[in-house]
Amino acid sequence: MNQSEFSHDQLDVAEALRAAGLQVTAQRLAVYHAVQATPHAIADEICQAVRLELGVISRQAVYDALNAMSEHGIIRRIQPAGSAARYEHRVDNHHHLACRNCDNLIDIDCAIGEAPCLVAEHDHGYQIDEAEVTYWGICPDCLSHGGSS
Amino acid sequence: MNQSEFSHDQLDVAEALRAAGLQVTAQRLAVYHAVQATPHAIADEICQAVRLELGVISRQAVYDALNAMSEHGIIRRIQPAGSAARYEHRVDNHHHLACRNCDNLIDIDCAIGEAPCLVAEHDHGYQIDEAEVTYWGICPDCLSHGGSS
DNA sequence: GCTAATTCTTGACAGTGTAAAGAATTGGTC
DNA sequence: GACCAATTCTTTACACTGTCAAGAATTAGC
Repeated sequence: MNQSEFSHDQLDVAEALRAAGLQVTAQRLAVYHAVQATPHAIADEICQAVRLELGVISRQAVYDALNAMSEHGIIRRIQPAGSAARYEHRVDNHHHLACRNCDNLIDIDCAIGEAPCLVAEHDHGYQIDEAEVTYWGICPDCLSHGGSS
Repeated sequence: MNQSEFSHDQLDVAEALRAAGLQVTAQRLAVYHAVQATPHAIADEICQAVRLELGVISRQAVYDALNAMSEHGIIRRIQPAGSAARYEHRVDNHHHLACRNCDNLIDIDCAIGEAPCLVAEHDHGYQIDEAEVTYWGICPDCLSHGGSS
């Protein structure tokens, strides 16, 4: 499998930022690094991870970096129901599996492979470009620790 | 199609509340009525609609009613990315079509018909009960009024 | 090194949703 | 109709997510 397209290292990120017309800063590289190291993290967790790497960074700079990079397709923003926005570095077409009991969220590869991987019956005049799929269920951990509670 | 299972009127809601072990109160009936009258409304809009009907209601009572009813399957809670939670009275298996430009959100009937209407390739040990699908695109209004902005 | 544009820091703010304690209401029973 | 226990509503306060704005610092290009 050709993963190099989707797992950027620091150099690739710098190039991607420049290609998007964004400046390359230590903060943005560190934010990307944190997203890569801890997929599905929320903004606050990324903020803490970046502080471990850089020492200090403002909350606003983290939000700016996350928004700027997700708007340009360098990272991907996902927002499961009942949770704050989460971020991940994989930008290929894949979906998510969420636990109703805990906040666990994992990736699922798309069975089709290319976006939009589903076609709606009626598009109602919309120009559809993506089908976001979230599977809901109970994760193995919660199942084994008494799923009925 | 047997839609009577899914489109409750006030009496049905009272029965559904009792069946769920919840008390029947004017506030809850009014909240359900508001959800039914304005699908995809956020909590604040529902709060305002209920105040038109009842006169006064506390914000907390609205949240309580929405949470209690959605937990028991009487209404359904959806949470599109970048927006607060929205509520709808249809609890059958259908999906949503969201505009990236404005906040427009409409229903799409499920092509398959029964939940979960999709099967993940690998369930990773999860006990999956629902596949939530959100189609993202540009709505006809935004397309005609210059979709590039 | 210098300049213009972008980005980061700092502080404040709006909106969503929850927590807790006491008052009011509901449902069941007498 | 009255009473009681349980639930629900009101009120107030709070945590959290995310944004806005102004000035300082950094980046990229020359």
